[in-house]
Amino acid sequence: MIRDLITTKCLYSETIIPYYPVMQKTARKSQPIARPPGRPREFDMDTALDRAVRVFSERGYHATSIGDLTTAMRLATGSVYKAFRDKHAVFLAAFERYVALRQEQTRSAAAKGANGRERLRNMLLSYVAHSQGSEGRRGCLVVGSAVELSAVDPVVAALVSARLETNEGFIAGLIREGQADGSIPRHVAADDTARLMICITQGLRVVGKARLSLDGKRLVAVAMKLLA
Amino acid sequence: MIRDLITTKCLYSETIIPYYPVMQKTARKSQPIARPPGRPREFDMDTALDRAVRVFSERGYHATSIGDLTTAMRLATGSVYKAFRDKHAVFLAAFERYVALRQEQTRSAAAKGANGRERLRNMLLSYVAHSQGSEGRRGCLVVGSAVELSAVDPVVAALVSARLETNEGFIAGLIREGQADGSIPRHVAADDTARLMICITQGLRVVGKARLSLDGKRLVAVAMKLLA
DNA sequence: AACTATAGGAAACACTTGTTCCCTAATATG
DNA sequence: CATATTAGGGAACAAGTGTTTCCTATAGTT
Repeated sequence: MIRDLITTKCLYSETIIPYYPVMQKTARKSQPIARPPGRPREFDMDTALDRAVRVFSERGYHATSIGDLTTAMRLATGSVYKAFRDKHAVFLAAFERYVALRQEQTRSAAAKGANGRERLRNMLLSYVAHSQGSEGRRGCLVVGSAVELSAVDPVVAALVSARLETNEGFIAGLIREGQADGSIPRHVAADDTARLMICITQGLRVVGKARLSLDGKRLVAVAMKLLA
Repeated sequence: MIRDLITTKCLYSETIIPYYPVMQKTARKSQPIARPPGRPREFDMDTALDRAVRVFSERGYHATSIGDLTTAMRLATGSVYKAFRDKHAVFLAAFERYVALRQEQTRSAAAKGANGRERLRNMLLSYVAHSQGSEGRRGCLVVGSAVELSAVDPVVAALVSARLETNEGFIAGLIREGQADGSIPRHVAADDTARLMICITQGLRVVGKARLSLDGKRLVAVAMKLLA
């Protein structure tokens, strides 16, 4: 019965030591502008979006307020709403910016390999690297969107699926390249292995957020057994 | 320059067809109670928490309002705050409830195997199964917490890490069991393989949320190559 | 049987949120 | 040079948030 468990002394909460909101709102009030007002700022929208990406990645969509965005992007509220229809539109723009950047990074990391097998190894190593340290702690916007929004936001859900499928296709392509150049055995099931590797890469970002240490060399060495 | 990109016509938003909030708030107003007030309800706190788990898993912490919780748990606002200090405390209780349940499911799935190798296969198959369908769409509360809260909430971050490490230890144990009973070769690096498998399991939940189809048999067959 | 304590409910509260509105000053145009 | 336009800012707004408070009717006690 519920009244057996509910007590006036708040039974379920005695284990909680600190209270929830920890960081955030250090300088919510926008600092006084030093330049003459009306004078256009000296940065482009991409840098502003990069800053938005940082906030969205770290806190997620719902925990990021317009105030957080304006201070991060160094724009006033009105300016944000002149550039974007609403918060959701800012998020989508940030998402696309993030995806473009990450795709470039991943592809160029892979490109350094001599054959298909090496390109795959490089890609995995790059993923581990990005899942660690401060970037790892900040998190991946694709993973964050998948987890936080896919169930409730069909637009984001579609973007996320599309992104995962693109990545999976890229990996499957690398496997086939490796099979063509002889660095990966023919009997490896390209599509299944690619899907599992997508799981690995996304899982790396989750584990990286939990601050577990990730030894790239060793983890990738194990993962490469999937290509045996 | 920012003014090159900012237009009064809202440049960045023309691709967005539907507007954001899609589901939620179908019956926010609590339905009139049919029973005499003051009469204790006929369910225990665990079922109420299970309902909370569903909401938190699906929408995440920040997107779940107290209103969502009260309708889901079928409790009035005051009752929730009599049982828990605040929303955060409800979340922690739901988290622990979820973890206990999932742990039981995973262990009992693994236990059906005859040797270490089979127990590992069963565990992986169970993870794939739980990452699919409606449960997959709802999502894993551990993954969700890791992604949404680990960076800003030290309490949740600690719970998540602890959970991942427990799981990893369990997997490493299964590997060692397999090595002892001869079903897994001695040269397999138990700890590294376990950490990679944690990535796979967490990644499965991410991919499952994105509604990509997951063929358990085939995916696990590929993953088992890690034990070669 | 009268009384006390309290489980459970719902309205009120203070605050934050996303969004809009309007002002100002610099640029571009004629 | 005078005028129209608009980038950018920030105050004001309404709706939603988490939380508190108080009420009521039951359950347990003497």
